[in-house]
Amino acid sequence: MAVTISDVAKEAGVSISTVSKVLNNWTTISPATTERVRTVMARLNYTPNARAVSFARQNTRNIVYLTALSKNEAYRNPHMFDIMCGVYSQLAKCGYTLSLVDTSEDTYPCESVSRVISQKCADALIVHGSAITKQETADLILSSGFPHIIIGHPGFDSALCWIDTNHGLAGQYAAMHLINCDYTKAAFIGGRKTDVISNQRLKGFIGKMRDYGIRIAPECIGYTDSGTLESYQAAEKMLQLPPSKRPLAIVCENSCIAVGVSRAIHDCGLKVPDEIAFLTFDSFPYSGIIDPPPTIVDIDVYDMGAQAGDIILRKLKNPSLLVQSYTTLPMILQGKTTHPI
Amino acid sequence: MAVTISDVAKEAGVSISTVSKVLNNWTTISPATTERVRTVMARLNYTPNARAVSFARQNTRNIVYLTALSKNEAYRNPHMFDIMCGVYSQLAKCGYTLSLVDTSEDTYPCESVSRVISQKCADALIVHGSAITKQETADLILSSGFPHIIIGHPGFDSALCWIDTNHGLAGQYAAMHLINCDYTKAAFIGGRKTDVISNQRLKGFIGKMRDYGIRIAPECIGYTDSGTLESYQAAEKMLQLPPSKRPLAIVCENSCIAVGVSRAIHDCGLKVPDEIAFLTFDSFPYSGIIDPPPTIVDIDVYDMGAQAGDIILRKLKNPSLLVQSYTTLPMILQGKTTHPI
DNA sequence: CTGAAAGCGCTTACAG
DNA sequence: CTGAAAGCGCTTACAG
Repeated sequence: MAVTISDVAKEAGVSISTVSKVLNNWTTISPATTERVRTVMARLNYTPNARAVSFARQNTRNIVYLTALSKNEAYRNPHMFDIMCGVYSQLAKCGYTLSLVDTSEDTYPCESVSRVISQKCADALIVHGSAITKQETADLILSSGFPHIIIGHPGFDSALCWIDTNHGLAGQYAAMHLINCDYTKAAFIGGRKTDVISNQRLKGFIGKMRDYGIRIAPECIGYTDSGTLESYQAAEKMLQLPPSKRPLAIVCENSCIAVGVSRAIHDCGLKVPDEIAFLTFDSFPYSGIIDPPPTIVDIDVYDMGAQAGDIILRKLKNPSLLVQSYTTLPMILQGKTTHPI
Repeated sequence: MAVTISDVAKEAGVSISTVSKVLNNWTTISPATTERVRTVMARLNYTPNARAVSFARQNTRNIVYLTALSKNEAYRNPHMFDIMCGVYSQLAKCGYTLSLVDTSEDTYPCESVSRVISQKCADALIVHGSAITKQETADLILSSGFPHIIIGHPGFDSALCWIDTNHGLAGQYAAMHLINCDYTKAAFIGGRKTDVISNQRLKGFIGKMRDYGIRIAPECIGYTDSGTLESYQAAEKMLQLPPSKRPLAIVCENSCIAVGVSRAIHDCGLKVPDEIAFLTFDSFPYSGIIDPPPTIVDIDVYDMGAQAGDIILRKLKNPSLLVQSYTTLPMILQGKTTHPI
């Protein structure tokens, strides 16, 4: 059988209380005893039984990450997994474990959440935004008083704890970059008119440009299905505008759009970045095959995950902590499709 | 405080043993008692404390998934996460939980493995292939007798339990597809000469073609860095061969290569699939932007994960079970770059 | 500075 | 069919 705390106690000639205190670094144990117990633990190759510890302590040092884990999710939404890795990194540093719970197969919205809370198999809950859309779920979490953080603004007001990325700010970064490079005639090709993220980026972009006295003409704002073809056509149309109206820089709302835009530019025979510049949000998934390598407004979602991990650990110490904020700063990855500043 | 088994026992007027037996579906409890206890449990909203259960049972019903969880891993290797989702799906069905352990920050190879084993915070270990490269780690797992499965052939002989995908077989599938469509002059553009997967696919492809009496000429086998440019050039070179030697179908070892090949075909003005056909392995990451949508030899790694989950559950019941096999069948996703059969 | 003892909430032989 | 009791391996007031 495995070595237990009693074996160590017997070998070291002390009580199990003392071994336990050494284990937990109590300062009341004499250096000599500590030393002796440590030696025995090392010799017997003793590791505390995590099951017993968590039971005795009434906590698990485990955090549950609630999200959709269906087939192909990893290809559709790798960001979610990058966030998860960020969460993991912080938890592991503090000796916490991370376990996964899938929400995609729930028959009713609170199912997974209530199970995790009532089973006490975790001390806290990290919920990926896609998994919490209902007020009902929010109420459940709130009324249980269970430590939690939602990654992604819940979409409705509540006293839930959440963090999110600021897409409007990313739009402003895109604008600032163009302004710093002196591109005063600019265009924006976005996703569908109904796409929330696309609209936030567009709004941030237009707003910041206006702050600098630059107006984006209606014909320089395009909406697409984010497919290569529609993006190509949107860009082509803009590039064929009369010289006075033709944009000198195109902001692509995502890398799929950038693929189409880059082809249109290529087919129009324009030189990048001298005759036309462009940049894109998000390096994933397609920025790697765009030639020349584009300038990118990127968001470090791993870091957002790490922050979520930090916050949950702080909440465990101080349950009344309320965090509701946009945390992660966008960053510009300078490519060859805009002039360096 | 939370409702415990004693509360239920008191309310139902039975002993905690009886409640426990109802909980665990013992057949020795009378229907009447069972019914009464169940009613009380429902009324009090009782859920067993998972910590206490796992401690009393001496098992956790938790499985650890050991892998690299570093930043950007989700973009570089989404397959690993898809496998993980497959694993999860099977474990969850049987009431097991899945927790994550990162190996990317280990200072010595067995560190994470030995920690998991000695802490007893899991009943079994699923190790992603990338995380186990050393004989040393294999020895540790084997000598501990800890239930495990490695996803991906360990690369050395051992008594470890593992499953893997069969890339050679996928190569054969590609060959069969071309043979069925009557493409008797075919080419293969692969990754680097040192790339293991690329070579296995190539070998399977050539072997099966030979079985049907078709030899692939040396000038119809290309190696690249999997970049768009080199792939473009490799394809261009083949397409410029004299008509007697020019391939009628090109097999691309991955979707990055397919992007370059598809552009080369486009620039040569050849009609797909009438004048030239092509197919690619792996839908991820770039097959979505290739026009027309390519025929793909795809591998369902989610299913491989699900099988790993099944196997580990079987091993928990029968620890002597040894599984070493290639499990997942490739499948052909018919696109518009080859004639349908 | 150290130890005896209660307790965490279940499971499981064993007795009846 | 049901229950009393030991046990799982720790932690933590409390007493000394």
